[in-house]
Amino acid sequence: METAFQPRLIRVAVPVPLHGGFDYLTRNDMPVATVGMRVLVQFGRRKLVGVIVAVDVQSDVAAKRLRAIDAVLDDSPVFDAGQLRLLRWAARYYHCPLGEALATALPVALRKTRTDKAQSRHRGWQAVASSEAAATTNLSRAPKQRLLLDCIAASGTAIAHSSLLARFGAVTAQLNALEKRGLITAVELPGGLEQGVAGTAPALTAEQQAAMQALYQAGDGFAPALLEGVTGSGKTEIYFQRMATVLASGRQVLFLAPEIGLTPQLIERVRSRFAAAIGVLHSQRSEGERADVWRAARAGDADIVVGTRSAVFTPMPKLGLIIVDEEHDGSYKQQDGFRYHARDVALRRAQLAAIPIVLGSATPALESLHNAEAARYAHVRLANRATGAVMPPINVIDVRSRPLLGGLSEPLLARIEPHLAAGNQVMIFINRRGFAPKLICHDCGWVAPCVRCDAPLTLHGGISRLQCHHCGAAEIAPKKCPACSSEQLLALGAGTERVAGALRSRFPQVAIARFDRDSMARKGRLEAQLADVASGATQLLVGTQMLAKGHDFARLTCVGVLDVDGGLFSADFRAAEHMAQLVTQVAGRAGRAQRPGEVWLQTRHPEHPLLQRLLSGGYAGFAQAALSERREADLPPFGHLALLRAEAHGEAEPMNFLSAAAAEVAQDAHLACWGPVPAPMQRRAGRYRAHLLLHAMDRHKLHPALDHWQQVLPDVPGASRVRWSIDVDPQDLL
DNA sequence: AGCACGCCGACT
DNA sequence: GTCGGCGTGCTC
Repeated sequence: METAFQPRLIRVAVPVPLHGGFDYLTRNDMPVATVGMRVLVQFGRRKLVGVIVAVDVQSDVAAKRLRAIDAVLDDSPVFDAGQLRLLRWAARYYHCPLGEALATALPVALRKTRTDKAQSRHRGWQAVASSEAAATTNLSRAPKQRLLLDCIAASGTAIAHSSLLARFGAVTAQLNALEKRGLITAVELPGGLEQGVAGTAPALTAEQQAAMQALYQAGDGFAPALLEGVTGSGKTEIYFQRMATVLASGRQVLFLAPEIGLTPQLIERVRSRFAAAIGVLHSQRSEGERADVWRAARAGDADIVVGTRSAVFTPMPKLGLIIVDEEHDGSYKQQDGFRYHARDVALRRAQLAAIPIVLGSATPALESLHNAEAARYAHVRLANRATGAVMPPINVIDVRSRPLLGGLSEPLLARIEPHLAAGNQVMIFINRRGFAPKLICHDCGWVAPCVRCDAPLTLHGGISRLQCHHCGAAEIAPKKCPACSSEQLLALGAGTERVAGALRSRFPQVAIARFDRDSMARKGRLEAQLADVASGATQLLVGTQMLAKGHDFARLTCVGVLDVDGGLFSADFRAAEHMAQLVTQVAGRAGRAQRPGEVWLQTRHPEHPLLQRLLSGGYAGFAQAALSERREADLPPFGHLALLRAEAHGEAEPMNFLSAAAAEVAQDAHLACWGPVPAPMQRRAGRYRAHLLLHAMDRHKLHPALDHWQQVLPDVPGASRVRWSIDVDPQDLL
């Protein structure tokens, strides 16, 4: 019966772009290896960290070719059975090798060779329950100790020393004094977590109460709900009250937010509301901290995990609820490697775990609206702002045959003026950074091109420098036209820099701040500029999309959007949806109860039907019109797409490769190849690019064809010279 | 993806 | 004579 010393066959998923697992032997001088643990293996000539996906397998590989693993890196699995099931599904759905998907899901610190260290701990404080000292000690002459004690006692649990430091400043002496008095005791907390403090829930409006009712009616099993609430309608409060009931039952909550929406304000709101252990996962955190949060969540010590896209894979054994805030946001889609959509993975996760999920947005993705209309999701609406303010009216300015001053029309400038004169704030959006998108020769029409991309260079620093927004190349702008030697070189069009300059000369007495990637290069600059906006020192804001969400500007009463036409005539069928979402989101920034706002859009196509629907019917009206266009064209969410991208150094190679790929698609009336076509910008960073769209009305028809591609494409002639990838449910078609 | 092996041009 | 170009083949 003794089999414990027999080497066992295990299947390991390694992070390489190859499908299928690789089989290894365990060694009897090592701890027991089970599914979900990481192992170090020799793979070819290098050592890799892989994850055990099966044990005691039957191997097709000849016994003499099997190698033994080098080490078992964990003493408990990094992925539990539920996580592995979710990731197996995601790897298959997105056609990514399982090993790569698992590696992407893991915090970077755990992808490395180093053995998993023990959960780190840090210092925290807990109130001593019902101590006699608490009743007898008079702290009236030690107000800071009183404050700290009340805060710790109110939490009902332990609070991290570091979070008390962050909230109250220097507190170490007072905490030590409280400990000496026997009122609090020091405890060790799991690393990476913060302890929140119980806060009070504000009273709900009637509309919010109805929304809560609808969420509860959806039940505690798998129950997706789309919470469609205009900006300021109090979506966060709905999330919080739903979270409270789940936390009270001892279960964990996963809260996803877009990178730009996961602001310090949001984290502080969570922290000052729930007396719970909170793990925060966003890009600013160190890899060590992220691994700490992962371990704490896996151990069940984290009650709430708040994070961006990749946090959807955090192991949470007692998960009871998922929130996806701003569910329409494009940053939920990973754009390289394992191209998953975190909202869709979250839905699958909720389904596998049989728990509720709330997707929230003021401007839901058309996919989500469609699912809500088809009754796959409960559709919960908040139509009114909790503050009672009304949504500002949206108006257009027809700029055809009007002179533009730095991108701004005279009617728009005239609209801005009274708001500034009244001491209010005005925000101007333009989707281009830099001074101007082109440098053109007035005499011969030459346009300064990027040598590595099929795109003009953008002017920066007035007309002094040229920069490519696609490959990053930069050069000094010429003084004379290289083609005809003319000195009549003109900046064509306008970017944030030029708009800000034009506003500065028109309103010289007004303080203007520019918000774009260039002006935010220095760390802390964004915070400093936002503080000036909050204090009212800055009256005029010019910026790109980065201004659109996450921040409240109390005195903002007027918003101008300079370039909506790009959204109406793009090669990407989602461009109009993104434009409508941006316009609606920025409109939500303008106006408060006492200061009604207004929104002005500059356009050369005021009669465009989608724009008209947005103006007359708001986002909901726009969505109806856009959805019927999508239905007509068999586009998502009615038809389903997968994109095969290819790029290579030679011009013909991507198209040849994709033609061969198209020829591999089985004849099927329900499956169509759209393309191949060269990318709208064919050459980028010196590589030629082309696309092939695979279309099916039934999403299940797509996957056999994609599986087939995965098998045969590596062997089509010339494939080795082409870099290619499959993107299921592509978000950006350019 | 790495990383090796494998055959053809300009350098100590 | 070698160093090194990247073509192609493999990884349990």
